[in-house]
Amino acid sequence: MAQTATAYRDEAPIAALLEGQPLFRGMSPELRATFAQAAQLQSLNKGSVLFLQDDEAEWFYLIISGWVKLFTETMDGDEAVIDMVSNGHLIGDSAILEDSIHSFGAAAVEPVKALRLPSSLLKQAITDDHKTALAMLGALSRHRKRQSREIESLTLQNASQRIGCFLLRLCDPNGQMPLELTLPYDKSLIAARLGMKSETFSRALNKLRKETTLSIKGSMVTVSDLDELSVYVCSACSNEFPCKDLHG
Amino acid sequence: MAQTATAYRDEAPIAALLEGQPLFRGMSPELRATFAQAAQLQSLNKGSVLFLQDDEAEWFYLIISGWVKLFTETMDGDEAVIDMVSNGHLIGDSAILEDSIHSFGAAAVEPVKALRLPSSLLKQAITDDHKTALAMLGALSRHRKRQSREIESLTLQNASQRIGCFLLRLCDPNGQMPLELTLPYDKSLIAARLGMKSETFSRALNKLRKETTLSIKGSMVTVSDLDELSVYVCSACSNEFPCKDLHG
DNA sequence: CGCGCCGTTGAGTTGTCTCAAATCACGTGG
DNA sequence: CCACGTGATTTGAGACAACTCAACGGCGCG
Repeated sequence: MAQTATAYRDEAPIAALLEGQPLFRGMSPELRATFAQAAQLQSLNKGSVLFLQDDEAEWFYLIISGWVKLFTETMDGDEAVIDMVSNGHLIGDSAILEDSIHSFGAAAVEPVKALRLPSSLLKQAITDDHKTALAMLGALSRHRKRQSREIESLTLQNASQRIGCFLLRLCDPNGQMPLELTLPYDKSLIAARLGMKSETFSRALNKLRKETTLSIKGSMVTVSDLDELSVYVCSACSNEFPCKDLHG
Repeated sequence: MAQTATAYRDEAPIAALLEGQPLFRGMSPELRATFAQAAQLQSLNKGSVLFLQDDEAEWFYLIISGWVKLFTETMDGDEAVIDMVSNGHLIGDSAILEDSIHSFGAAAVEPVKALRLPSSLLKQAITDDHKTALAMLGALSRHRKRQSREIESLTLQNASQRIGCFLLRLCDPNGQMPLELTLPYDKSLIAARLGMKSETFSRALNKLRKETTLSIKGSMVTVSDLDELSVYVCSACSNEFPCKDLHG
């Protein structure tokens, strides 16, 4: 609440960050300024928690850089990684539409910069401002579709295919043919993100390498035949390769 | 478009149906009347298709009675059941926020009554009417949460636990202790809904019966110890038993 | 009565997990 | 610059869960 000292230093870059976000872009400059004033730029270390499941949803976050893991934990200590998000994604925002309780936790898996914004402000903005409500609808609906694919993927694809699918989403469909990819975060995290153990990930990636033209050096992956890979992956999926709306 | 003949016979009951729905309840009577006029009550046989994936989303539907299966199909013919919905649920509505293409198919698995409504009208209503947009936000957000649980369930629970979880959601937490449940639809459909084969379902249900106090006669299930069942199920889940917001 | 559908059961296969150990990658301190 | 420690990744062996294919029993319906 009391950031008067830092306020006028921070506001200009913060406003710029907000403008790059669909949710804020349609807002009136005044409304956006309200958010910019209330925003706090946070630098988070690897491992630090943005919020936990069942926390009061006092804040929501706009990720500026770095990867954040969204997860739930079971009573007996198992963890499911629901999603990994980065640059440009909002998290914790949908809680305001429910009971203002976070339905999952969020933690930085590497150094992260994020804007922290008060949920109350967003709640108000959605209630008062039609454009903001529409932007929010768009965001949620994209999210919904993404999650449907997730369910399909877990149900219908085996480990190798899920990995292949993950790689395909990193590919530029119009890129030059030997495509060079860099895995965006640790293999063990990709494994968790895809709902498998890291041992299984390792073996399944090897299987994928053998069965499609693919080479792997640490976190560098080279795809030499995109078609072959997409046939291998997408035969067990309802979407063909350049599957839109899906990332990371 | 030309239902003048049936219109005045149908409108009264249709208006009543709409009023029972959160999406329409907050609307002005005039706007609701517009929907009621454009609505068509459909009676669908078992197996009939409401729409298919990749269809143009010309209509959305309010289910009045009977169960509808939401699904996607892969290239090589496998099917994933994304959800089963009935009485009071909207389907196909979220397509209007995307590219007006259905991202899943919908088919009746038994005789179904449904109201068919033009998507264009909803799109218009959301754009013009703030209350409607907010109602839509609420619906989508409930949906989002539900899907997150789905992902968690597929990742963390084994077959027996998923079945137990399904049964728990049919239980009234305040009910008298020998709880009598009736499975809402065929076992093979429950299996598909839970992401397993029907053989696996059969065996896993037997395992569940052995390991918790549970008896099964055809589609009748009797739960005599709710706590025991919920411990068995919820130890592998992030929610404890009376898990709100989840049904079906 | 006989057909067809649903559900169950059996036998064998495949996929993923567990546990344990070896190896690799990288940053720190000497 | 190198040795070391820590965490990430890979590999191996064996257990277990879920799947496939096949056959059978029950039930409703013509």
